[in-house]
Amino acid sequence: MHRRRSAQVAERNSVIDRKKTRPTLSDVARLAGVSTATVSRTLTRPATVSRETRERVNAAVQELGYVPNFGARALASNRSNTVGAVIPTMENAIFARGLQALEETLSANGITLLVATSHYDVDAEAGQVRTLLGRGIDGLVLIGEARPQSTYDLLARSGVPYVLVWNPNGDGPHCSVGFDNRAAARTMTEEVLAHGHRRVAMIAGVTEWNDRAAERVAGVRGALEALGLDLERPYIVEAAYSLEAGAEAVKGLARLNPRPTVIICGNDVLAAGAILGLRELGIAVPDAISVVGYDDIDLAEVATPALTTVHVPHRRMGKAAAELLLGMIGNVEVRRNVVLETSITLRSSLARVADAEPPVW
Amino acid sequence: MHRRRSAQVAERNSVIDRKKTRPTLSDVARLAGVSTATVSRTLTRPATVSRETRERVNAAVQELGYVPNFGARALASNRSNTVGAVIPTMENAIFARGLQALEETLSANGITLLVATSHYDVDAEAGQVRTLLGRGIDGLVLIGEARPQSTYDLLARSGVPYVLVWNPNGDGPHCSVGFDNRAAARTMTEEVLAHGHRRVAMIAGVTEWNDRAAERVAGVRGALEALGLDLERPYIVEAAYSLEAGAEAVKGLARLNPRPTVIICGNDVLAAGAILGLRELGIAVPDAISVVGYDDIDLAEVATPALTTVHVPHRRMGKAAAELLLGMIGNVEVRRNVVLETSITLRSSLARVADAEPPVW
DNA sequence: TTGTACGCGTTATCAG
DNA sequence: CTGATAACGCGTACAA
Repeated sequence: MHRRRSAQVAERNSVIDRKKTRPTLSDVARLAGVSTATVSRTLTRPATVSRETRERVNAAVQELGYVPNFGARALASNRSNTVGAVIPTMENAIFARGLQALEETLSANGITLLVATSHYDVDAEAGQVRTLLGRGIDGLVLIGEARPQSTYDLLARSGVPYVLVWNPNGDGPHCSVGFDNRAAARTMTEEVLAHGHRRVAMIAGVTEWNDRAAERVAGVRGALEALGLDLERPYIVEAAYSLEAGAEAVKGLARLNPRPTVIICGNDVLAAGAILGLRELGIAVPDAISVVGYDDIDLAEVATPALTTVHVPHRRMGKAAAELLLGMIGNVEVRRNVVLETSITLRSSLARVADAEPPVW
Repeated sequence: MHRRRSAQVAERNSVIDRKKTRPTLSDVARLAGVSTATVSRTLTRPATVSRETRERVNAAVQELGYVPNFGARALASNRSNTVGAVIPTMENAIFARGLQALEETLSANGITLLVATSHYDVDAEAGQVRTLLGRGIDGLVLIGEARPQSTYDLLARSGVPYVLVWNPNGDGPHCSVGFDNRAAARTMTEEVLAHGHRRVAMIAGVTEWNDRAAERVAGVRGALEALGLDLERPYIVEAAYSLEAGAEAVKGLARLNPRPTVIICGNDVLAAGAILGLRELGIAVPDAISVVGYDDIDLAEVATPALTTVHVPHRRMGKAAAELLLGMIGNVEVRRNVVLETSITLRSSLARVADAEPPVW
């Protein structure tokens, strides 16, 4: 930037030059006949300025279509009124509701949400975190706990407060809001077992660097083991969270002998995909095979049969995350870990097992 | 900011002080024993620096966990490597796929995407545009064309290039990439008519400030009028894009006399909701009433019966928007309007009308 | 190849 | 209540 100011002003007004330059504080100040300080005050703390001046300034702002330069503002005030969130994906609706609630609560408090995606890749996530930190975010929301220590180091050095959502951090060092993925999976499995099922298969999400997926598997295993049942390959497979992957995975499971009577899915997208796959195979759900999901997103209700699933309090989770973060940013003492309750939503995709095996005792 | 630099350094190293300050260029420079200019060069144009220096600098960057301050960088360079997008909502999947493609193409070119939502509210949209402009975005993506002139004025004054997606701008002054919402709706309706339907109802999206929704209605009307049929209240209703609203709306339509044999929906979410509503009423789809959607999102495939719908090239639209924008930012001459093709995806929610009326001729 | 010095647009202190 | 002015962190002409 070596242009002298005079040169720049000329350029700004030049008809030939295509690049427009946005009006600045001093443009507004000049037009309103006041100092830049006054304009700044008018914009940030209107009460500290006389009514008359305020009106002149606002008129000038209007006329020029002035928009404050965010970077400059953040630079000078050392606050960005921005928080970031890195979510795995926007492609399916898993995170949409929670994000929306997060955004609503934040913007009600005058702060903007920046959303970035990691595609379930921890390196990409670290990159996004870096970018967001560079943008001067005042706080950060991350999904789950599983990620390289280096990412946490980055955060620690930055001093930016963050909260992990979707999984409670228990004794861990981080601030979190979530629910017990494992316990809920266990409860769901117990429900399945209570329906008489004993040959259980699972389509899990990819568990590498995904603690929610891993916990859900652990929960299912826990409930099964309590009855002396196990869950090993090929009765458990991992699949990416997409309809296609679910449909693909279920085809393998349906071919097994003995064939499972129920398929527990790591989330609703997989479950909906499984139903599609079974339909292609001409296998009736839930008559021949039951299917259950996890998360209770829109898809669960629309699928036919509608999915029995774990109801997750998406909106409350997003809201709680926002509140936690707002507290930390404001240096208010806040609860370290918020644990929310889940419940089982029974719909028709789970049936009592038809050919109940003879009781074992 | 009146802290003297010395005071600040003390503060920065103080054990007592909780607020950490991120390392800056000069911290890196000091540690590496070079000037800030050299660090800056190392980061932006590594080739212009000797290998030895470069390595020292990079080591210092690593050690301090330095992340460039985005605002400062944008301020100094007058480029942000950022484009913004304002979409109506993230709650349903309508915009997800396109957004994902947009993001992928942009980030492949080293630029970050900022997403904001407007909740289908033009004032909120204007606010978000303002915010994004303030953030110094290099380009902007907006959905559709319908919005107050004031928003366009804002953009014009800012000189920031933008592209409208989801609707072609035809002769309009704006750059766009989309498809002909009206023509596709018309084609879909002709398909419906070809299936023998004559009593047609529609659940449209809210058309106020939503040209896509309005165009779709126009398309349906056009096809009907060609056969001397009309589409007036109470056979057409508007509903917000949610399952609940769709379910609610269809209940009114099912009560009409004569009852429609087909319900054309403004999008898949509404159509899926309609199916849910009809199910509650015990009305068989498609045997008693057919339902068709628009957009071809995941929901369309999962719904039962699966939705006959207008297939929209979401990903190609996102990619094309990114390319257009990249061109405009780079001052390359680009096509003003990109129009993509749609197609009809036939699935089982559309059936031939059962009680075909006697031909009129 | 490297260092010096200034400006980017804003906030905030301090003096009027 | 208002104005002058020093930071904020970085990029870049220009000099060395």
